[in-house]
Amino acid sequence: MKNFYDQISLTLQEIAKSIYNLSLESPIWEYSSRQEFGDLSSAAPLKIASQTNNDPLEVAAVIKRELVEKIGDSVEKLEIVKPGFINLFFSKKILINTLDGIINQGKKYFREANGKKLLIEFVSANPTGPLSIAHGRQAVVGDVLANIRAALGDSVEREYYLNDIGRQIDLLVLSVQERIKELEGKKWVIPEGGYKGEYVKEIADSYLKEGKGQSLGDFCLSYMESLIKNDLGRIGISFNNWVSQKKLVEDKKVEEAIRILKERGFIYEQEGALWFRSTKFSDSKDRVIKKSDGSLTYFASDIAYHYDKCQRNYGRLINLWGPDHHGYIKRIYSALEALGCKNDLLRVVIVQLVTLRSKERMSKRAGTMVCLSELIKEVGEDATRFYYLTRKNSSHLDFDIDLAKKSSFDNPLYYIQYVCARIESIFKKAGKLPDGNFNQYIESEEELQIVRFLAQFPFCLQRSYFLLEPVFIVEYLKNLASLFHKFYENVRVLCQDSDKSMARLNILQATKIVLHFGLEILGIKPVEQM
RNA sequence: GCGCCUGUAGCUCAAUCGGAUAGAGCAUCGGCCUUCUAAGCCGAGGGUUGCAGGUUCGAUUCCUGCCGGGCGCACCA
Repeated sequence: MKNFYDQISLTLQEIAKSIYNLSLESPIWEYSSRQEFGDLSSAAPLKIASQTNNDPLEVAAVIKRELVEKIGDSVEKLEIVKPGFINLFFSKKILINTLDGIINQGKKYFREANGKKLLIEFVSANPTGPLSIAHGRQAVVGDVLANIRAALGDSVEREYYLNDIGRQIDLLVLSVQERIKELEGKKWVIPEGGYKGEYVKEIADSYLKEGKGQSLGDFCLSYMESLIKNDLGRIGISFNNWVSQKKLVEDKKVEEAIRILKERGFIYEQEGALWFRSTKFSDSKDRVIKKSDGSLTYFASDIAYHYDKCQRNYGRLINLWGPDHHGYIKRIYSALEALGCKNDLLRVVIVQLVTLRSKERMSKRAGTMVCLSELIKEVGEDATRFYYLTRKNSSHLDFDIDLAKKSSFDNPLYYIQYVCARIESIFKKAGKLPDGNFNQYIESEEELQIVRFLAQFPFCLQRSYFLLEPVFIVEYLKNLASLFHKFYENVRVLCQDSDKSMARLNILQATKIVLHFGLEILGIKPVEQM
C-alpha cells in the first residue's frame, strides 16, 4: 500500500507532465511550519508558470481541479493563495489512516520503491595517522546519508578508498623506522616532513614485539588500517568495501585509464610529462598525469579508481570530500566525462570543517584535541554522532563540547531522548501496549497535531534524500520532541475514558516508531529510562 | 591574484537548489509541580539579514562592487 506522500507527489508530477509537459523534480511539497498554510504547501504553480508563461493562479486552479479529482477524499481543504501557492490540509481520515499505517507497518510504512543501487565513498583518509575530528564529521554524515538511502529502499554500499601507496606512506614507514632505532637505543632522527605523533612510536614498539617476518611497510599499513577501522567502529561505522590504491596500480588499472584517455585524444606530452587536457571540460588548468620522472600522480590513480567505480554498475555514485578537495571536483568530473562515463553519475558533496569549542577546558584542551578517538572518549558515541549532524554539510561546524556533554534540557539530544523515556514510562504505567484500535477516538487538536506532524515525516525523509542533508532529520526530531512535550503537558494520556486512553497510547506508539526510526537513521540509540 | 565556503537577535544556528508576517535554542526577565519523569510547559523583551547598487510580482537567497572570517590554489597525497 502506498503512503500518502507517494500518492500526492506522483499526482502532482503527472499533472505537470501531462498538461504542461514539464518534469518536476522532487521535493515538490514542503511541510509548512505555519498552521494557516496548511499541512503541506507547494510553490509548483509558480514554478510551472514561470517556465511556461502562464498565469500562476490559473495553473494553480488547474492543479487544484486535478488534485481534487484524484485525491480529494484524503484532503480536508485545498487552498490557492496569493501569488500562486497551493496549501493542503490533511483530512482527519488521512491522519487516522497514517496513524494506522505507522502502527501496523512500523518503519516499513516509510519505505519507497526507489530500489536504486548506489555507492557512497567517504572518509578515505590517508592511512598515515589517526582520524581527525574533520574525518569524523565526514564519517558520520556519510554513514547517515547511506542510512537514509537504505531506509527509503535503495541498496547502498559504503566504500573506503585506501591511499596505501606513495610518498606519504613511504614517509610514515621511514618515521617508524627511526622510532625503532630509538627503541633500540640507537641514534635516530625524525625525517624531513615526517610523522611525529605518539602513534608512530606505538607502531614501532608493536613491530618489535609482533612484526617479525613481516616487511615494515606491510606492517605499518595493516596497523594503520586497523587503527582507522577501530576509530570508525567506535561510532558504529563500518564499510562494505576497502579499495586499495596499491592494488589498482598493480592491476594496471591506471595504465588502462590513461590508454583510453590517450585514444580519445585528451592526453599530450609537454616538458617531459604527460598532461590531461581537462580544460576541454571546464577545468581551469590542464593536469599532470605522469610526472617527468616517470612516476604517476595521485590524480592518475584517482581517475582509474573513479573509472572503475563507474563501471561497477551503480545507479549513482556519491563522494564525500573535505573542503580542501573542492578544487579537485572539476578535474575528476572532467576525467569521467573524457572517459565517456554516464553524465551525472557521480555527485560530490563537500563537508565543511569542524572546530571545537569548550569554555571549561579552554583552548589548551580544545587546541590539542584533534583526534576523533579523543573526541569520542570525551563526549560519548551518541553525542558525537548527534553533534556532527546538527549543521548543513556546507556550513562550518562549531562543535560545542560542553553542550554535547551536558545532561540537561539545553542539550537537544537529551531533549529528544527525554521523549523516549517519557513514552516508555507511560507504557509501563499503563500496563498494556497499544493495539492500533480506537484511533477513531482521536478528536482534540492537540492529538491531531502530533499525528499531522508524523504524517509529514516522509516529506522530511525525501528532502534529506534528495538534498543529501542529514540535518533535516535532526531538525525534524527536535520539532517532534517539542510537540510531544507540549502534548504531554496538556493532554493526560491515562485518563478515565479508556477508549480515549487507548487512542492516546496509539499516538505514543506511532511517535515512538517515528522517533526510533529517525534515531536509527542517525545511528543513535534511544533510551528507555532517564 | 584566482577558486570554494561564509557574514542573520548578546551567543550558536534555521529560513525548503527565488516564496508568504526572517524562526528556534541558549542567555535575560516573569509565570506553572497533591495527577503519566519540572531533564518539562507557558509568556515577554531582543533584527536596517556586513555595506552599496542591480535583476522581478517577490531577494536572507540570484548578479555586480566593496568590507570582514575560514579553506584551498603542486610534476604533493
